[in-house]
Amino acid sequence: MITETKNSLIEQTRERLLAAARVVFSENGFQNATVRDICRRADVNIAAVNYYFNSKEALFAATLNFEPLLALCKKINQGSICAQERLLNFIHDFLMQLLDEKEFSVQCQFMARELAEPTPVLGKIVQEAIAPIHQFVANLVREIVGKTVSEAELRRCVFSIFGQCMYYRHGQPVIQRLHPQLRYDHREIEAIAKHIGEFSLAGLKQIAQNQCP
Amino acid sequence: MITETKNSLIEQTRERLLAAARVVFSENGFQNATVRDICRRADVNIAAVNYYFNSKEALFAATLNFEPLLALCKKINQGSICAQERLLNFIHDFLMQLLDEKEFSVQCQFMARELAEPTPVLGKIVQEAIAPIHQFVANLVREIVGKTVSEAELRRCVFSIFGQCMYYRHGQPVIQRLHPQLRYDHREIEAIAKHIGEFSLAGLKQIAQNQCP
DNA sequence: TTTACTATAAAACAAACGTTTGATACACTC
DNA sequence: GAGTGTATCAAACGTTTGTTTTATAGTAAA
Repeated sequence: MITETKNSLIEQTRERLLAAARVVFSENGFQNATVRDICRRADVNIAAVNYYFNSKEALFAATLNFEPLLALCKKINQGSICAQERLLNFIHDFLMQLLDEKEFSVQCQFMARELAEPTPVLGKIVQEAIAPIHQFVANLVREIVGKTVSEAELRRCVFSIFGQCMYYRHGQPVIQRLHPQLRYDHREIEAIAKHIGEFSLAGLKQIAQNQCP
Repeated sequence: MITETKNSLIEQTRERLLAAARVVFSENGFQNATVRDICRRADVNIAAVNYYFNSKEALFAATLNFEPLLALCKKINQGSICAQERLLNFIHDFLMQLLDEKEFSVQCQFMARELAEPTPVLGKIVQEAIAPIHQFVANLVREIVGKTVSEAELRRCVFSIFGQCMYYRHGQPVIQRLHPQLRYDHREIEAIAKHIGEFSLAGLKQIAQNQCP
């Protein structure tokens, strides 16, 4: 029982550190986040980072959690609806994880931060998370546009879809200055998802028509 | 004549500093760029940055040049072709400035770097460059989709277009890992521009149809 | 009780950063 | 030729960063 208590206390410190790290990393990115800030929010000593983990980078890697994103793909695939509906659902759920601050989606959000400025663990992120969901969307798009579309054009279609979604996060500092009143509340995210869905489906159909006239 | 020579030498040092700063800032972003690296490439002493300019931030502001981007908008507007053609031309020229490394477009490229991670001069960049070209594209889109589309939906259309373009730059570290063989040569940029143009025009028409059934 | 081990704490460490200093050499004015 | 201002330089400054060290409690096993 005593070891139980001790272990839970250990876990408490370790988990507090992880929880604080997730918040600080998602807010400031890997480089701008400081170990001191993380430890201050977790209310632990600075040395705890290198005691429980070995480095700031390892702490960052430990905070990575690809489950929500991968679960999203599996969930979409379970429904037996057509590819177009599945793409719309994916865009909706993806944006929810990406933009909704009320969601538990912090685990997904800070991954997006590192896309522009690569960190040492970007390779792992790409390999374990980004590549799978890119492939997932590529398969959906392939179902929609047919087999006549080239691989290069298919790739550009996937980029168009992700580009639209990611712009709301990557360009947030700019968007906030352009439209200071704009907030990503639940209603706005729904509207964005609806827009990107319709916009992209029309684009995909156009691309498909181009390739087989 | 002697002062002439002296001034030109001064300008030489100052201009070398500016040229090197443009390169280093565009490659590493504002924060990751170091004044030591800039001075090393310019072959000047470290103190030169704070001698000619007052700070690293002021040097960064001095390297900003919005002319190419604004000139692009003016050039597009001069042609008396229809809005759809003008939009296609804009997307093409914008991508050229954004992606072509052989171009003199370094002045435009590093502006894109700071969109995700705001710098102290981001406000100036938004005000003098991004806001005008967003407005420019918004006007084009308005011509295409008609007056029945709401302002919010119009804004999302503009975001969709810029999002597709910027993804090739913001997501470059990711894209490079996903598709290591992909290069932004002249042919590839042309293909990207063609794709985004067709994709977006189809999307815009769909949005226009939605609003007036 | 003694010994060994662990979790935490304060402090120091080494490196990198932007910036400043003080000196030097040079050109120009008087 | 003495005096003034400027461009350049090496060196150092002060701060912040991630990391390491050393010491101190507290617990478990002997």
